[in-house]
Amino acid sequence: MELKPTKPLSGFIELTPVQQRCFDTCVERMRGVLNTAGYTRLDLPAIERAEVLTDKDNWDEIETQMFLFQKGDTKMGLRYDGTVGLSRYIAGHLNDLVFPFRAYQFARNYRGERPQRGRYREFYQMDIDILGLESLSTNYDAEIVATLSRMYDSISDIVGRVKIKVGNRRFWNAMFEYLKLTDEQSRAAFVLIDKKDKLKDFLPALIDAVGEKSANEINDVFTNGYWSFINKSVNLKSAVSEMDDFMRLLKSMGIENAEIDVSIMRGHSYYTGVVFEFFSVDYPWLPAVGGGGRYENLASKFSKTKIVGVGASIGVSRLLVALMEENKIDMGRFENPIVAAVLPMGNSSVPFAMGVVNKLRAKNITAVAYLDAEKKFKNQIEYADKIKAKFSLIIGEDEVKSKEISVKDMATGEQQKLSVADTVKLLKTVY
RNA sequence: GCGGAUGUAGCUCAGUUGGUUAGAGCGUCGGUUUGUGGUACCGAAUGUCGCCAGUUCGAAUCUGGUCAUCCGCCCCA
Repeated sequence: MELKPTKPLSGFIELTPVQQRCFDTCVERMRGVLNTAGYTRLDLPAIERAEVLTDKDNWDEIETQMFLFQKGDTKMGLRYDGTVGLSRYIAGHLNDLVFPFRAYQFARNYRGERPQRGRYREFYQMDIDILGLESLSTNYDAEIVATLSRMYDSISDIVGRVKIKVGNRRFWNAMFEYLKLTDEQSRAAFVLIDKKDKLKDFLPALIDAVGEKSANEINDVFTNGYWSFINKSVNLKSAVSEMDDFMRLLKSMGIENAEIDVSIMRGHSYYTGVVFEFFSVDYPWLPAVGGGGRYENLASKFSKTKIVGVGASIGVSRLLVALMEENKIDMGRFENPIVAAVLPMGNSSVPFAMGVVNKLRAKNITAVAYLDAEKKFKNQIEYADKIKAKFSLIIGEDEVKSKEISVKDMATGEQQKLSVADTVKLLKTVY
């Protein structure tokens, strides 16, 4: 009989037990930061109506980018980020929520693109958002970045440090308006600026798109700094001060690893103001490990109430899985936390052994029993060794009779006979 | 959708200019006397050499196709 494949589909992730514990540890710490910062967890559906996921009605075109399918007449798809579902949720629960509303989602997201290093088809994202009705101060932009930064800090001993690059869509909108670019030119310039770092011939391409005069002015932003444009127009002045205020606030919250980089644009078209990306300092080959920005109108298709938000997400899978695959994380600390392996020698010892296991667990001591009790003792102690148990509790006929357990310290090999109560006491004091 | 690379044991890979029964390490299982692991020694199992066709006396090896995986691009809503 032909065997079926054991590998998951390309772009899907499976972790080993030790990797999973590492992953869970990071997630737990980040959630701790969010809890302290007053965020509520939302767990939204993985599948949304296709019309919720996209405005385009070109089914074939978007099918290559998203996981889409159809049941009966309902077209649906797997979510590709947390923001779209959140907007729908907020719009549908306006009466149930208090604004400004802080929410986070830790969930799997799906993209139909070709997988490559650091890009998966199924991956975890930690999305955090602050939403307001009608308006939301840009002060929240800084707060969300600060929170995100603290989340990274909480796991920096595992994944290294990050730096933050901050851009602003308003700045460019004001810039394009000042340069009197057409919509088409603006879009072209937007894309080029977004890819600036990848392009060798940025300026020539830009000249091609918007003309020499405008191209040179745009390029001046990068050579002379965005500040030199502060007095060119009212909107430019406002955008530049917004960026400065933002940086000042970040500093006041102790965030020192952020810098303005106006070439940061981000792909999602729904951003309208500040945009930011987080990059790994220690592993610069990683793509952005998190990012986000402000969006003013994302929920407009769900509600007539204006919902304004600033949101961000951490690519948890990207951050962790890539590093684990490259062996950049010391996994020793995520080893199995089992304290006691209880080894009954023969089925006649099992009842007593089970009783011991129960007592240990009741005292919050992690214990497992090897219940193939008729197997050779060698197998049992090997098992205890493999799961890296701190102690083996050996229970044979003698021990059952005397009610004393042979307690073996697996690291030193030392062994002593103790009553059940003394065993509990020992394990309790050591761990 | 485009380009490059790679498909050999559960995993990582080696297989010389095509030449007998296809190899290693790790892992797994068994053993090195009966209630003691980590290191050591001995032994065992496991492969349609990705799939299909072609060239040849003979193909893991060469050719064509196909599929899959990885890397990069496009894209990133």
